[in-house]
Amino acid sequence: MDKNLKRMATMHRMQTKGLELFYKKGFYNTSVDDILKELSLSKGAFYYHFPSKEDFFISIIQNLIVRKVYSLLIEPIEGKEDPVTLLESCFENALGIAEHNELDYGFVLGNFINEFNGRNDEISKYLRDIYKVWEVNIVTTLQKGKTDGYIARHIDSEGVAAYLISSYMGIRMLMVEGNSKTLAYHYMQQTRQYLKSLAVPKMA
Amino acid sequence: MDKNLKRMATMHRMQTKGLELFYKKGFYNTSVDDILKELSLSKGAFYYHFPSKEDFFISIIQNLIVRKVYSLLIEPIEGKEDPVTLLESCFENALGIAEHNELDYGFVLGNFINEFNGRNDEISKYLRDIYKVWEVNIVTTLQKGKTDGYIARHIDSEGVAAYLISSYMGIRMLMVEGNSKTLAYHYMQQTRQYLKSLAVPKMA
DNA sequence: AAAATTACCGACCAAGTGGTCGGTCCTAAT
DNA sequence: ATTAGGACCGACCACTTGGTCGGTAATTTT
Repeated sequence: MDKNLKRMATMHRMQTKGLELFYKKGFYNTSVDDILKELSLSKGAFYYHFPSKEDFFISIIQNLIVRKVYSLLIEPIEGKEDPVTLLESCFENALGIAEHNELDYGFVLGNFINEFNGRNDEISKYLRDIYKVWEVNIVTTLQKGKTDGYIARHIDSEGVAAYLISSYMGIRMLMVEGNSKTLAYHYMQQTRQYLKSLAVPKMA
Repeated sequence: MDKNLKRMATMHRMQTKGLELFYKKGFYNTSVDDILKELSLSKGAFYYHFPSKEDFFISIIQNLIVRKVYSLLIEPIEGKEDPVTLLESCFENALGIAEHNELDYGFVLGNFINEFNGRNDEISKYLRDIYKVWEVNIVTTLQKGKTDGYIARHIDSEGVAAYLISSYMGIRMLMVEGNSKTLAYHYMQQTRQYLKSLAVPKMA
């Protein structure tokens, strides 16, 4: 049991550093040795814990990415409050994390979907499944918002969900390009505007 | 002069196939041999025409990407008409091209900005410059739209430009994920809605 | 104390990578 | 007919890659 702790600790160190480098430089452009060098570990240690580089990444998806996407992007919008408010603060929070140069798991997801597309079907499937849960969750939230009287009936929930996620992915893609603070500000401004247009018109 | 034609032809074949593969599999994950194999050409031919893989890519940017971005995304919105209409049909056209599995140079641009970020400053600069021209062009169009009475005065042109580009990049990122037709439809629907909200309110 | 197991080391391997270079074929000028 | 040079070939090089494997130190189990 105590042994198991050490095992888990080493594996977790590898996974964390692995995700960091894979995200920064891409999966195919990061060698196993790159990760090992930063951790002062050897090839032997790596292949003792993981059968292959690919399986290693799958374990990262399951242990790090899935959980973070749930806790940062899925659970926060499951409340009973106004979906507009929930979505707004959820995206704002995610963007704030991204600005502090921490890992932004929403974009991590999109980034990897892009990199593995057409190159590794198994990994692609894992990633797409997470994305779909995210999307469905937004759709559900919007639909509930309609019955709760927050969202206008005529709104196309699927369309809004796709648009929200895509604009988020897009702005994150452009934020690599220097003036990310300005971009993030512009994005939130426009997103607020857009989200407001989904609400039922307030009576004067 | 006749000789020069052959030279140009071969170089162009390499660039076209190179862009295709770089876009599909990534620059770092595509070997020079991959390109040469598909063209039945040898290493010697490649390094006779181009000094390095990096210079090869820069020539692709200048000869293919720049021109296409201009003709597909920049010039089409420079008319005197209503910017809302121009932008709408421009994005719709670009998305149509993307759906037919042809190269979509808007997304090609974003994709490469992402891949080279932090890994090759020279190439990054070339790409960012194109992106900036695109962005500035949208801003200018919107501003002109204000003086021409098409766009509402209070609109934040920079914000709208960033939002338009980012949502476009984002939807293209998600369109790799299977049901691209539905996504494209949803995107255009929401974009139309969004663009409409920029126009000066019509008198009843 | 002996044996077994866990966690790790690092030399090694085959398959690629970007890039070099001496050579060859073909065309155009002399 | 000879020559010169442009366009291309493909063997080769140094280096990196994912992955293997025989070993070993430390800890548990017996």
